[in-house]
Amino acid sequence: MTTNREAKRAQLRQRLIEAAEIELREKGLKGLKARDVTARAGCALGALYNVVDDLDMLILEVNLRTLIQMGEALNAAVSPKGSRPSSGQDASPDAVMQALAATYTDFAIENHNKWLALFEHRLPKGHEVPDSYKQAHSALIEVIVPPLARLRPDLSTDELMLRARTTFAAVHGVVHLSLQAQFVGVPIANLKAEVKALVEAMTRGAALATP
Amino acid sequence: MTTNREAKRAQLRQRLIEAAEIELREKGLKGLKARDVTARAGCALGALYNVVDDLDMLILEVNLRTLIQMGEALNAAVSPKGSRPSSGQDASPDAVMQALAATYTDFAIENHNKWLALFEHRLPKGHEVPDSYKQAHSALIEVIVPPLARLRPDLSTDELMLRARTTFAAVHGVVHLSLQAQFVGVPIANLKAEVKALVEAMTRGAALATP
DNA sequence: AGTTATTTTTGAACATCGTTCAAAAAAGTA
DNA sequence: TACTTTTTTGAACGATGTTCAAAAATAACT
Repeated sequence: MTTNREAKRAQLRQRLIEAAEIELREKGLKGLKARDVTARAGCALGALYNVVDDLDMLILEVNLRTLIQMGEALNAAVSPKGSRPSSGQDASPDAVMQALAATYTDFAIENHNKWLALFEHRLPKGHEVPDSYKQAHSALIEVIVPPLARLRPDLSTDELMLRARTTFAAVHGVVHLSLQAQFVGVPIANLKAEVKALVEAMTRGAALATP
Repeated sequence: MTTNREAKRAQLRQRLIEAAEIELREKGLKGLKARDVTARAGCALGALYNVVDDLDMLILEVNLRTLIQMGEALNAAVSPKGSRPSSGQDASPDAVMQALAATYTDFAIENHNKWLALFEHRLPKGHEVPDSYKQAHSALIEVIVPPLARLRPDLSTDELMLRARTTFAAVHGVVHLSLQAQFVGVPIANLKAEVKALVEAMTRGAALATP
């Protein structure tokens, strides 16, 4: 049966990705070793290279998962299933932005190592970032566009996309430097309050640009 | 002569730091190899470990240099030697913040690899970040306090320091994601304009908090 | 100046990585 | 069952950070 072959192959692939995800979560990007991953997945060292080009590509696969999980968290914050009218897309732009920023902050705190790997991992030159990766990241950015559009009805779609990236990156920077304890960022105890203040200032400043 | 000994030792130390700085600038953090550094410094491989605990500590030394250089650039932007009244500390808070942010952006662009290493490098656990490091970074933050204090006279010194870190980190995040091309950040062509818009929004929003 | 003691420098050797690939094991085919 | 093809394996390789006994250099002493 030829389908059994590729099924087992896909199964091993999934096992390796999951093993890598656990190793990453527990030991961080620098602690992720090929031998540990294959041992956890219950296969030989070389098997990794039958399923994936590179260890870097396996990491990329894990990162893609993380991106998707983060996207789900952000979307859930904005399109709540139950009743949470304070953060739905029809709430005030500031409330939506606050909900998004708070969710991003929580995600980063709760998935520290996996979240860090998104930004620590660099592809060896020659390799290109796959489209699925860029796409998953764009999805994150797009949830910021609606509230931003209400604050800045004067901006074009392209300008809004650009500004959304900037807004995302600003919040990201505060969280990033804070969680990277070696650098003097915002103390974690103050992180959520400072992110809130930042978003408040940004939305107020944005609203002022178009009275 | 016993002073000759430690003088030569210090000389070798400087040579190694400078070699590491060049290697870092040319090849990035991941391309920095102990053998290349010692070859460039003209000493044996093992000599590195007579002068420094670790390769990580050598990198930390280079990073400290980079932090100091960045501090000098930021201070020069705010306390211009010649005549540039538009950005001195007595200029409008927004103008000062804009000058600082633009300087930071330029520094990051012009010293890409060295600047990236500041945030990519992680100490192996057990090692603590030296005080000189934290001090150099605090110095960067402190130049933001004066303009911020004029925007927010209601905040205490501690609150201002905290908000300064947040402001710095927000600008940093936009630059960081933008220069990290693998992620969909702001395109470099738009970077300076977006940083400007961000600072504008933040200062306007901050000013609004205390009319 | 010559001899010995101390300190410094050296680079071969080691441990740990990611990666490869010939051989073994497994699966498919007749 | 015997043969072919595919897959899996793990020993081996090259690269890298780190160590340390030996060599070289320097200091101290007579």
